[in-house]
Amino acid sequence: MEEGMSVRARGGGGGTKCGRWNPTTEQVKVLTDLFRSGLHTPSTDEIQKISSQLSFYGKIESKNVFYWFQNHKARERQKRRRIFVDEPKAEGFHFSCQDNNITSTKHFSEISNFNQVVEQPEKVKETLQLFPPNSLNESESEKLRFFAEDCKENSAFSYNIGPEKDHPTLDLRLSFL
Amino acid sequence: MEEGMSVRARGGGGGTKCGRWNPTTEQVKVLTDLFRSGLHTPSTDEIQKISSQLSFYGKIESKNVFYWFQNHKARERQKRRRIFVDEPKAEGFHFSCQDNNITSTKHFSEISNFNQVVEQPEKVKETLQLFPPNSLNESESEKLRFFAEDCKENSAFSYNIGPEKDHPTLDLRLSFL
DNA sequence: ATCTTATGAATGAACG
DNA sequence: CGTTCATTCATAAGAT
Repeated sequence: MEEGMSVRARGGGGGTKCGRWNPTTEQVKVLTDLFRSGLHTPSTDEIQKISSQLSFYGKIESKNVFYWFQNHKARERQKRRRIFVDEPKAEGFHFSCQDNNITSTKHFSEISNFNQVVEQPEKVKETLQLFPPNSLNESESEKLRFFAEDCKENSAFSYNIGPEKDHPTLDLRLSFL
Repeated sequence: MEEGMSVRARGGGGGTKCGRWNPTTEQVKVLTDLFRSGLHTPSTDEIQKISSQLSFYGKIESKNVFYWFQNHKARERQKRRRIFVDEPKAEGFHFSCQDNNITSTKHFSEISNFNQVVEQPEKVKETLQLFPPNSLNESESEKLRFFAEDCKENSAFSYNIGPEKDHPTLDLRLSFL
């Protein structure tokens, strides 16, 4: 493992198979260097600058830089997390680090399913107006409130939407909108 | 680290783990079609209706639809933004160097036509015929695996990264950060 | 060739 | 909305 420098210098060379970005050693070095020096989350502008600079060493795009930092940081983090768990040197306490389902219900829990649906104007003129004006005033973040999470802890029973995939007529005409 | 699995797009069938929403291919297709047809920011009602319809294909909640549109829109822009800087010469299309074989990857460029996708009338409601019998119906798409970047053979200047490649002129002055 | 590891890429979820 | 995080998928490179 590690970034044990291996020979990957082929970025600028010849037939680089263009499946996915394959950074050159120089590119990796610079990126790693930047990371080590404290740049963990470059801004968009920085990403573009870095990408631009690194393009000297070989084919690269800003999204590659973006992903690189994303991944590097995440893996650093996860590595650290793993060590923390795998190496409980501190005998004092235990840690049940992962519940594997901690993701939910952070602030979703605050909403009641009852809504502040202000009012549903029945402006039915001409052709059915299906677009309540009030929804236009909603900010996106407020919309989220409507969708109160309630991840039914699943499973054992609850879905009945079986593997019924054949579904002949895709009647999702969506004219319902 | 993990095992290299290859299963994707498991429909609403099996033991759907309630970790996070895993859209079926049908769901993704419909959502994508809606988006491409101009619905970029669905209202609360639309979200609920879409969710309701899509629930036929598998477990789904309104918030999933909400997030899907948020993410898709944001990433569409992000990509567009990036293309702008990475490829100043806006060409109408790009080509793929993707060799044959390997998992599908039939990326029909979704973002390539950026000179026409710009802000359509946001309200695509009422009877919108979304599924023309013979539209560009990609019969089956594994997963949207686009992001086709053109593989410039970086022919211009090949940086032969020799053993001691010290960038002459263009030195990485990382002080630009 | 097959398994394993490292890492590029994608995306659902969520934050500020 | 633009960003960031967590997880997962996919794949190139090593190891066996």
